[in-house]
Amino acid sequence: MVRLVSVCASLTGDELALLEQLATPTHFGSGETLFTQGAEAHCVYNVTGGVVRLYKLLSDGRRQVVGFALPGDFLGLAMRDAYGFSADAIGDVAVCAFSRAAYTALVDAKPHLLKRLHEFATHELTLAHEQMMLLGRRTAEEKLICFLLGMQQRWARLGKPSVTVQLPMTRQDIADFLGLTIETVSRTFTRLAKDKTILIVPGGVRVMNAERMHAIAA
Amino acid sequence: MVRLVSVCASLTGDELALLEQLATPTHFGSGETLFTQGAEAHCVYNVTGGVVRLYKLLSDGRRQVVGFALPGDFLGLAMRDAYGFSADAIGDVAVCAFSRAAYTALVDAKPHLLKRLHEFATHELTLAHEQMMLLGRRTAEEKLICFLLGMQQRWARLGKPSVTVQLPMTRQDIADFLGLTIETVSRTFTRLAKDKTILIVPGGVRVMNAERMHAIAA
DNA sequence: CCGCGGAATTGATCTAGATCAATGCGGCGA
DNA sequence: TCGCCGCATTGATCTAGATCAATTCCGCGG
Repeated sequence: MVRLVSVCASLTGDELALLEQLATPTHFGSGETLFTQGAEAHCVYNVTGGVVRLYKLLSDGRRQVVGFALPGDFLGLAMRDAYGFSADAIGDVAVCAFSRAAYTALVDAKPHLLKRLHEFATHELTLAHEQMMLLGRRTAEEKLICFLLGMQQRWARLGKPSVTVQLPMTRQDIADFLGLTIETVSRTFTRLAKDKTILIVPGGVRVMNAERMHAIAA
Repeated sequence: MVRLVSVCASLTGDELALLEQLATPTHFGSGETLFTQGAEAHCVYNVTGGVVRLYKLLSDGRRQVVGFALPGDFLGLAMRDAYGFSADAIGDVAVCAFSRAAYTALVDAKPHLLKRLHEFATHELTLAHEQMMLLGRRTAEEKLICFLLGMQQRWARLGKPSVTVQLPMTRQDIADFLGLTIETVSRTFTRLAKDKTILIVPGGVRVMNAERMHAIAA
């Protein structure tokens, strides 16, 4: 099994063994659905490879991407009856799935683990607050730049530091994450590229003027 | 001490007694600051009375209100070194303050309590996701209506159900919560009042056409 | 090598909501 | 009682970003 990043870092050897017993390694192909908003929450997932798109839909089809889960991220933490959002694979995705029963039993037995999960939830909440600031009070250009720097930072934390930010999601996904249209995302990217602030490369973007970008992200 | 709502509902008698020992009841007058974004996080707070405005600032003064804390809500859960947002009193506010040390000791000793806190954090995260949908993908009218119904529901959960929604915060606070300007909030309120969807009363709003409002909130 | 289909870019135009600019309207202290 | 002063409302105008509408660009299967 791929080593569980983040959540299990503080576990002892036997706890980790126990966890591995309960985990079911699973694979999803590009575009496949892990779970759907409103469906009964049977499983909790730990992403071990690939990127997952997390989103909510309005009845008329408007979509808000609430996040992108990277390796190490935990999905379905809410411990409620139904999932609060939908999740599907962007490219190939590997996860460890835990049944709800196994998950709750584990949490009851291991305060260690609960503490880690709580820290994780709390970090997610901080990210959500930053996203609220982004969505409510920033311009299109600022949104794009914050998004790029945020992705760069997240990949760096996972040990993949690079001036080239991988963007496996579509422009539409980015638009729905930032509360913009696909056209505005595209135009803003080209403008930043003309500026020499970024360079658009296949499957991502290369940061050319990090200083200016950090200044704008303020 | 005012009974701690929500967080302590699952505690046994002696645990509650222990908690009360550690809690410092504190009072804040209108506009007083509980804590500031970026300041070292000395305390965790449980609101026992009044309403607290939670917000983040950008260096140029743009403000995003990330939430309004009502009685029973917990502030400073993040357990990190610095507060992620600022908090100040809207009208008079009563809280129970816990020192960080007392809080972490308590959490380590009482898995019960940690579980409750985790559920609380997880609920906050769900609310934050809904707010992201609101900020990114909804119109001004929809934002206002969702806000009013949300506040009504929260007061109802606290045992204050009413067709009149109390709004102790200013129009500017509402605007900064919904990612709008004060003028748009004001205009949208007057339009809804002309519709007979709501009635504007001193210190709040009376829901006149709940059906239509729920339909719009979808 | 060609042609097809989904994604992305680019351009023209439109509009929801922002911005700029007066008033209005309580509540409160002298 | 009067006169502020800080919020709130209302009106006129402007604009960032949405919408509508073509292309263009690739990756892939035949």
